[in-house]
Amino acid sequence: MEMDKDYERKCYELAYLIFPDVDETVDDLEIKYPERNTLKEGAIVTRIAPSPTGFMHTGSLYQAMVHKKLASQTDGVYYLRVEDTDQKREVAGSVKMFTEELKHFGLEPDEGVLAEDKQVGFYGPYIQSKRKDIYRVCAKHLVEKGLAYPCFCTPEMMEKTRQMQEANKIVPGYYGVYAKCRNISIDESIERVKNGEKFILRFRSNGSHMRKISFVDAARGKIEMAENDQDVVIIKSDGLPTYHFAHVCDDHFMRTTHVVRGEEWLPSTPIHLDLFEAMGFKAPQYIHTPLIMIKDGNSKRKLSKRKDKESAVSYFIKAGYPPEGVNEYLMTILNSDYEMWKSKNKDKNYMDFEFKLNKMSSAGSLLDMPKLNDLCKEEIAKMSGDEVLDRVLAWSKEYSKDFYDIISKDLDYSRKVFGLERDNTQKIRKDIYKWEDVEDTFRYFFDDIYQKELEDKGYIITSLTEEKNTITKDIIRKSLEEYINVYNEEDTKDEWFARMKDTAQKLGFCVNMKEYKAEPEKYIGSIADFSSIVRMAVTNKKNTPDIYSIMQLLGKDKVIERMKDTLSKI
RNA sequence: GGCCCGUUGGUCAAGCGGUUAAGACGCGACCCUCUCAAGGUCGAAUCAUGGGUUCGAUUCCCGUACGGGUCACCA
Repeated sequence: MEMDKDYERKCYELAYLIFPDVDETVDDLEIKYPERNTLKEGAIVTRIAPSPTGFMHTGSLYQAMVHKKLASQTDGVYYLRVEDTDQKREVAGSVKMFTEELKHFGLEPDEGVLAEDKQVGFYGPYIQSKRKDIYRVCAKHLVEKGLAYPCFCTPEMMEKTRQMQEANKIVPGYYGVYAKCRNISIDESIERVKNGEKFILRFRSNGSHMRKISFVDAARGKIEMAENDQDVVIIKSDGLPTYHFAHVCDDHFMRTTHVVRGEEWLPSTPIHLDLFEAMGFKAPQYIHTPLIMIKDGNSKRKLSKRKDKESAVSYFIKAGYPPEGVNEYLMTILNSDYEMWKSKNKDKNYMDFEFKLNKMSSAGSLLDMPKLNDLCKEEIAKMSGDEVLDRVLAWSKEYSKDFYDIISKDLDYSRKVFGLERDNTQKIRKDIYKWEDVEDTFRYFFDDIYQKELEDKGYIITSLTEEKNTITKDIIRKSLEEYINVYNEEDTKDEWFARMKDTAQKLGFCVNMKEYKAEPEKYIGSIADFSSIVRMAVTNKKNTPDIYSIMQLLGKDKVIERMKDTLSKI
C-alpha cells in the first residue's frame, strides 16, 4: 500500500520532470473539444488523413469516396487532417496539391484543412505538427498513470535485441523482458532524466500476446487477434508523436466516429485499441478498406508508388480522365451492388446511391483500366459538344498548351469539331475516354497538327495498295482526279453519297456491299474502298467519323486542296 | 518465419443450404454500315483444394494450397 502511494507520487514527479511546462490536463481537453452534440443521432464523423509526401495515392481517392458518402448520407462530418509527424518525408506544396486533387473529383471535405491556407472547424488545429501541445498533455497523462515511460535505448541496442530475437525465433519487438527501459526502476528513470540523458517515450502495455481480443470491423465483421503487448513509441526524439499515438489523441478529440483506413493498418489495430483503453477513451468504429492491386506478371500486388503510374491520383488528372468516370469506377469496386443500382437509375449519379458498409468487398481488387476507360467513355458520351470543348479547353490549358492555343484560335470552329456526331441525338460518338487522346483523334481538323503529321509520318494512302492488290496507285490517282471534279459542297448528305457512288461505279468499284461480298473478284474494290481513298486523302487517317460531316466542316477549299496535295504525292 | 486478411469466368462481381450460378468490362462471331467508335443479336469462359456437417453444399465448420498485408523513433 505504502509502496503504491510512493510509486504513484514518483510517476507524477517523472511526468513533471519530462513535461514541466504542461499544465493542461486531459479533462481540460475534454471540455475544449467537446462531443459533437449538435449532430443528429447516427451521424458519422470521418476523416481523411494524408501525409504530405507530395503524392496522393489512388487508394486515398477511393477512401475519400467512402468518407464523403458516409458523412453526407448521415448528415455527419468529413474532415481533413494533415499527418505530418514525419518531417523527414515532408514535401512542400503537398497540402495544396492534395486539397486541389480532392476538389477535382468533387470529394472535398466539409471541415479541417480545406486549402493550403484555409482551415475550418472547432476541433483544430488540423495539422498534427501544430498539435504538439495536445499530444504532450496526453503523454503526460500516461506517464502520471505509470502507463508510459522514458526509454533510453539507442537504435544500435535495439538492433542487437532484434537480431537476437530473430536468431532465436522469438517474437521480435520491445515488450516484456526485452523492454529494457520498462524494467528499470522509477527512481533510476527520474535520475537519468534529471541527468539530461536523451530519451523517447514508450507506452507501457499490459497486454499479453497469449490473450485474444476481438473487435468489429464495420465492413468485415468480427476480427480476432492477439492482444498487443508491444511497448510502442508514443513520442519520438523530435518531440512529435508516432502515428499510433497521434491517431488515438486526434480521433478522440476531433470526435471521429468512424476510422476508414487501408487494410495495411489492420495488424496494428490491437495497438490502437490498447492505447485507447489506456487513455480512457472510447475507440471509434474501424473500417479497413481493401487495397487496390495491380497485375504484375502472373500475380497481383499492391499499387506501388515507384512502379505504377496509376498509383498517383495526379496521373488520372494529367491524362484527362473525366472525374465523373473515375468516380463511377471507384463506386463499382467500392460497393458491390452499385452497378445494379446504376443500371436501374441511369440518370442519377453516385451521390444519390445509398452506400452500405456491409456491401463493401474485402478482397483487394485489381485496377481494371479497360473498365475505367469504358466508364469514362460513357460519361463523355453524355456531354454536349459545348461541354466537351469546355473540358478540353480547361484540360489542355493546363497540360497541353500547344493544343490549347490551336483550338482556342477559332472557338466556333472547335465547337463544331467537338460537337461532331455528338449533338445530333441518335448516334452519339463514343470514342474518347480521356482528354489526352483528343488531339490525336481530331488532328486532321487543325492544319498545324495535320501538316506536321504529314511531314513526320508521311501519306498513309499508299498503304491501301498493300491491302488489296486491285487498288493500284493508278486507281487511287484516278479516283481522286475524278472526285475532285465532281465534289459539290452544296450537296445534302444523300446527294453527296449518291455522287460518291456514281464516281466509284464509273471507275469499276462495286457500290453495293452485299453484291461485293458475294462476288468480290468481279470488281476492283467496293464503295468502302473508294470511301477510304477519299477519307485518307482528306484526313490522312484510316478511321474517322462520317466523311461527309468532316468535309462540310473543313470547307470546300481545304478539301480540294488536301486531295490535290495527296494526289501530287502518290 | 509469426500474426492477420482474402480466394466465384481474363477482370470487377451477384449469390447468403436446393439457382439453367445474375450483371458489367474485356474477348469472339454475326447483323447494321462509306471506315472506325457506337448500337443490336448470339457465344466461349467461374465456385482454389481435401475433409467434415447435412437429404442436399458455391453458400456453414476444419485443414491444405495460393495470393496479399504486417511485424520502425514511416505513415
